Amino acid sequence: MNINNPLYKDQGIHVIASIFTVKDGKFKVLLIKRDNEPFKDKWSLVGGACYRTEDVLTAMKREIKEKTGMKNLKLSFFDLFSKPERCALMRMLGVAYIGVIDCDRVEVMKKTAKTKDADWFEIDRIPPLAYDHNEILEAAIEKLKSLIFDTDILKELFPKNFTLPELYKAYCAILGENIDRRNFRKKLLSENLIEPTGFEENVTGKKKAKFYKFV
Amino acid sequence: MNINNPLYKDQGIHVIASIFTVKDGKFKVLLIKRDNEPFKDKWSLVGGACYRTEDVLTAMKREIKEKTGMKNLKLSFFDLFSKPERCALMRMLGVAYIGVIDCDRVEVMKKTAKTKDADWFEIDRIPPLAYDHNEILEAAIEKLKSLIFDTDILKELFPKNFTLPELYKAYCAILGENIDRRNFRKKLLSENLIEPTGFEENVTGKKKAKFYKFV
DNA sequence: GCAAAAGTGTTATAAATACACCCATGA
DNA sequence: TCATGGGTGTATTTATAACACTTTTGC
Repeated sequence: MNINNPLYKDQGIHVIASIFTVKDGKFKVLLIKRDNEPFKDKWSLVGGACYRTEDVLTAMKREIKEKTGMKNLKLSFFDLFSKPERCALMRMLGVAYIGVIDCDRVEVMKKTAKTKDADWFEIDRIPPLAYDHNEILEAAIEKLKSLIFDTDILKELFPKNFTLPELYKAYCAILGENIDRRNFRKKLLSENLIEPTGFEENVTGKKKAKFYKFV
Repeated sequence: MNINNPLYKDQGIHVIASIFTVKDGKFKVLLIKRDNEPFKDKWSLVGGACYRTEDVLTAMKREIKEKTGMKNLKLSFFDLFSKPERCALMRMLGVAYIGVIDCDRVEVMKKTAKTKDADWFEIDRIPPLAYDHNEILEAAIEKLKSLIFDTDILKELFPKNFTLPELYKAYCAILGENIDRRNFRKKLLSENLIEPTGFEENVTGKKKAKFYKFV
């Protein structure tokens, strides 16, 4: 490889996170408002450019920390966005991640060195985003819908104990439809993703509900 | 984004293909012998660096053409290899693809501007490879084992008609184990990946076999 | 006592697995 | 006639899907 070949140069790597939450039965994603060109004043997913010294996952975590203040997020790589024209300034390969978090247990900085606002947006009320982030977000939503049935990706949404009705509501919000409540219980309990804690408590002011936790 | 930030610069993208075939019941992968530094005289997977003007898939196809002569390969992206130290000369993000082809229907160039040899290697006789290609190949093999049951990824291995025993042997070779022959037929025919052509012919010198094709 | 929320079971269908014998052909 | 290879069916288990009533509690 001739590292002086100009065609190999001036390329970079974008790391881009779709960070989801469910709050009050609404499926939401974290967006930031950019305070730099390009796309100054536009909303975007959380992300930025990878340093040449970093693993991409390390870069993703650094960017999330810089632009939201959040640390220790669990992230799953899910796809690559590689059209050369997806960034006008320079060829940037887009590496896209999914994260899920309980928005009540984290504090998101509204302003940082590079952002002037940050907020959780309902999935069906997403504004036009910077770069190709609308496309990336669409793909992330579809991926998340499959991941919730195969992985413990919702673990951070319920880091402590939770009741099955609470988890059920989160599933319905993410899927955008009401699935069968009894089959949901059966499936979740037959997989070994969650286990009962033995506690039960009145959460909704009606009947007591049993508590579970992710294994 | 400040495109003059030196941390963003001097990064590149490697595209790397694990190109598989099955020949005489042996599961094989195409390796090339490098004729350039780094890793001169080492065997490696087929690949190279992406131009900043290219989509990564376009780059992958160009590299395959340059280093093997093959065109029109169907390729599936399957994972990213991003350790900054995976290439000593420059930070190179590794984008890994899988391809499958019938080695008898293609001609692979033994020598090119950048390679001094090329050959099909049995999967359990892989030499030490350049870069992190041994690791990438291992991951590609595992991915292929799942893809053959969900996709038509073996279509190019049987571009024309084939008999079910032929396809069965390819599956066993790839999986490295003999699966149940009757269940294999049932599963393949119940999915809608293949369909009968109506022809049958004596292929092995014994009983006639029916021909199928990928839809 | 009634509205709201939690808990529970059965049946039907589809998919996955395990397993053994008969037929056609060429040598 | 026998060795080789191709073709086929059934029973079991497991996963998925559809579907309705009872219990607890606060008001």
